[in-house]
Amino acid sequence: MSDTNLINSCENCPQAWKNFQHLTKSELQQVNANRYEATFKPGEIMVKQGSPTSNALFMSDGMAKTYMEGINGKNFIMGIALPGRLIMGPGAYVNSRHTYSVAAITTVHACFISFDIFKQLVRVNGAFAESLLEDISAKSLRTLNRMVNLAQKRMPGRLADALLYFSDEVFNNDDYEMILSRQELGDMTSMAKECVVRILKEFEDSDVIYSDSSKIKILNKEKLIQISEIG
Amino acid sequence: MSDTNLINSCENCPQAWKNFQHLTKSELQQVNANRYEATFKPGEIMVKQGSPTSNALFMSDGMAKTYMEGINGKNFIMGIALPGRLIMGPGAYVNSRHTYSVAAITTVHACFISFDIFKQLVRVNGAFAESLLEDISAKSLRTLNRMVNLAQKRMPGRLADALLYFSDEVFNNDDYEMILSRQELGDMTSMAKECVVRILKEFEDSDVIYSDSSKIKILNKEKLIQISEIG
DNA sequence: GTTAACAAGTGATAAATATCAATTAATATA
DNA sequence: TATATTAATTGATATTTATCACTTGTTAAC
Repeated sequence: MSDTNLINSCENCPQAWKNFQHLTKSELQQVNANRYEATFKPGEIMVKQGSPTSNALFMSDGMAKTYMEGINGKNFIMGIALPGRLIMGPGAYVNSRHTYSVAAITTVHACFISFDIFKQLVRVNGAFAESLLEDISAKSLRTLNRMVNLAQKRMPGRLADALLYFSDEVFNNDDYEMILSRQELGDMTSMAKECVVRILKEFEDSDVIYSDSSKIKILNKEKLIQISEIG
Repeated sequence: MSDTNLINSCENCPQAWKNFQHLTKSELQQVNANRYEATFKPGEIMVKQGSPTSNALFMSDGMAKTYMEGINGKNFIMGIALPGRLIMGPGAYVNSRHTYSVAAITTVHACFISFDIFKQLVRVNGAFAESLLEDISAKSLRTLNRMVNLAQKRMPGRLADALLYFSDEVFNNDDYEMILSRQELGDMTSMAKECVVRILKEFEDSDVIYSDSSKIKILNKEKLIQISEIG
């Protein structure tokens, strides 16, 4: 863990959570004073499901996967955690336990902010509280839609959803490096890794995507969206 | 719609949302002044997915189902709405649209409270805001667990979950009247109605439950929990 | 009470998905 | 660079789940 990437202050951090704009100068300084940084290597666990929510987490750099540990040690991958976003599960306000685990995929620089301070600011600053409600609601809405998709779509639809998620939400590009293994892609879409391989191949055979091991390029986005919508 | 069941005031309503305790007297009066009641007959739609979230909804009596309209007009039943609980989807704080529909199962008496007032109170009352965060977080946590269960469990596990949901969360009794049809139970557990019938029969054959058309009695709860946990 | 209309239940079959057993690539390590 | 390890891929097969076509109950309107 080097000092090279230390962040001076939340005030001038380009990856600061945008909701911090609702805080006063002194409130933001309070956040900054109760913040510590850490660097994680690929594969390292940043947050462990079930552990106490002593901190809210933000990333300033890198990518991580968020996942829940389910039945028989099988993981369910929820998505990719990105810089500038609040990483805090609903358990923080329910049982003070992390709802899901977070593991670094690339090298990750992260800031931990005392959850007590965070909670205190929510109580005293109405606009900040409202912005947190918006953040949590957006995540919840996504989860609900995800649940329905998972429940009602067949494998091609679910895999199309995942590919579109990476292009639209993670990379903002139809041409990207798939950072998850086939197994992990299966853990995300609720399918066996062999099925991921086969359906990816189907997509490629029908010229919907181009794929070379870890590279994914969406060639026919309309078709992919259609596959997602039909289910 | 008769006047018989009109509620005088939130202050003395036995089914008032418990989070209202964080409001001052005058704030609660404000809520009460911006409230209107309605009675719904069985089957009537109380809230329609996609419509504007002009109101937060509470029930004082009866039962309703909450469901999302998914692929090909197929519904996904989220759960049973009960008196005393806030009925408000995450869309309220995201796109001002109802995230899911709500339909009365029995006769339902409901109160609609202006969402503008509601939101205003969240901004000015920190304790109320925090209690709303707790409420929303609890729902979100449940949704996440539900999603993982749906993704990782096979039919018997999913159906066991639903039966336990009714006994533990809806009726607080291991002996209850199943208010959903087999089709609806399937819409809730992501399985075909025929499969619901068959697995219900398996449960009955192995003396885990007793079932007579709409009646359900859990005979061996440990076993049912085990089925749920194994998946 | 009859008779529609609809929900529940049943058996046979088809479709979707997972598992198993190998191979082949790709990556990391000595 | 050679070797060990892990990931990706493939084909065959087994399981799980859905669909279809009915039959049997139940409920509700006349």
